[in-house]
Amino acid sequence: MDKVTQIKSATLSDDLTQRLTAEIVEGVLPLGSKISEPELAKRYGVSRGPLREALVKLETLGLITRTANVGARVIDLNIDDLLDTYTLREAMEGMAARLASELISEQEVTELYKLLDEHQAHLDSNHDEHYANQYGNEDFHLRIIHASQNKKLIRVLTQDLYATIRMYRRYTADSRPDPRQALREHKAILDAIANREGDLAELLMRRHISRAANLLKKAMLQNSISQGNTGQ
Amino acid sequence: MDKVTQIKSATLSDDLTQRLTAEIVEGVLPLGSKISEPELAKRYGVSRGPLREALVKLETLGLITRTANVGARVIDLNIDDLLDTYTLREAMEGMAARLASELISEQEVTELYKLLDEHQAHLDSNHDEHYANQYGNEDFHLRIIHASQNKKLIRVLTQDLYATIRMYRRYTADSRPDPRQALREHKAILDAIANREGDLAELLMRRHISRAANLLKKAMLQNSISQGNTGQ
DNA sequence: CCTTCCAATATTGTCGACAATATATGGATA
DNA sequence: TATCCATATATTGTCGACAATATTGGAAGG
Repeated sequence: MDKVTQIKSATLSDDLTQRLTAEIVEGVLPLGSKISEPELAKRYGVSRGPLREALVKLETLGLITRTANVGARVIDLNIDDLLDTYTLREAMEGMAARLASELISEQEVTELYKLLDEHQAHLDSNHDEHYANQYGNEDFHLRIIHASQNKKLIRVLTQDLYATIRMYRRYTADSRPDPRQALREHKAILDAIANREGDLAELLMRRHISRAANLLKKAMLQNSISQGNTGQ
Repeated sequence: MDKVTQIKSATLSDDLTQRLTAEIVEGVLPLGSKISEPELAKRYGVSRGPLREALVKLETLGLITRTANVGARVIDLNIDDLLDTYTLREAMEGMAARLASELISEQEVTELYKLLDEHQAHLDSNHDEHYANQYGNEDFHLRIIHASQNKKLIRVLTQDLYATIRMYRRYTADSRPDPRQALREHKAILDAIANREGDLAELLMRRHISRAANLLKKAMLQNSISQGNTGQ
């Protein structure tokens, strides 16, 4: 157990929620593996009280499943849940793009164009392609989401859905969407938003996400992710 | 404290979650009121452990807000959150209607038409208008949502959003949308779904929800709901 | 050799008590 | 009288232990 970052939160339960989320997303806790409360509590040096509160939260985030009197397991990825998640994301981020078209400020638009220019530069220089792909992609989407100024939508997307999305991306890390194609699509979406074309922005965002879902689906089919994760 | 229904769940925490949800939605716990853990625990005859787990869940449901070392409060309704919630609902139920257009069975369509006929009968006989309005409306929407067959979407809508929606409906119980108008809109939506016109179904569902949001907004402005709930 | 049942073990659910933090009370001072 | 500060009180956060339930392992019987 290496404590890379010293998280200092107000409450142990919050700490644990963050740490466990990270460990599940990063694969430290394997997919489908059983979660033992006494073991985890000992590992983190806390009692089972706050740990259980964190587990309740992780369950609502969809990262673990809990059964009464039996215990908790890390979720197992499968294509159906992937497609369900991305369809939901399509609906919500499509709406976010539409709202952003009405509400975004000129300054934010300028910053977003600058962001995409940076991504372009990353790709041209062939440096750090992974960064531009992974974090850059997510950064763009998060900015659009926040530009919607819809608190409920922001919460569901950034807290509930994005942990799951990161997991799927991680476990299909190889066959990723072509970052240049993704960048072109981002530019088209931003153009629509900048022109205040809400209908178009929503349509383009949906297609963009739908395309990503199809690529991830293919990747899962090839890698046959859902094999041999007994985790017992 | 009257225990109307004897809920018998596997775990105390689940019981408490259900009960507290009901009490908040029904207004037994007033809007914005402080939640005292010792008091609630004594009232339900449980210890603070399972109660706190229930509170964590209620927080993720958006029914209470919690601050570290300070405590929990029932949420306070306001127009901004209402509009945010309904916009999110628009996106998600619109998508649900689209998916239902592709996936619903002929039998389900028949049942839905039957359901709407019953609502029509209720209205014509002027019996139990409240029932047809409140529960009948919700029943229709829930069926469409489930017909989408998207587990993630179903979960967010039925578990996370609908508790909040019921609260807003309750606190604006007077000036409700005209049930006959709502029924007409339901019929139009169902027609689109039955004809497998996903685009149209999504559009109509969005308009239907948007209209409801506007009516609730007006109701809140009139009643000025958000006054004088100190709850201290 | 396989199945079934029972006992032993381990894990989860719940509780009461203590520690840490926030709120309320009351007095001193300007 | 109002404001500030220190003390007292109450509430939240955390812990360790016990009770209830599930799982495991082995013995008995077919």
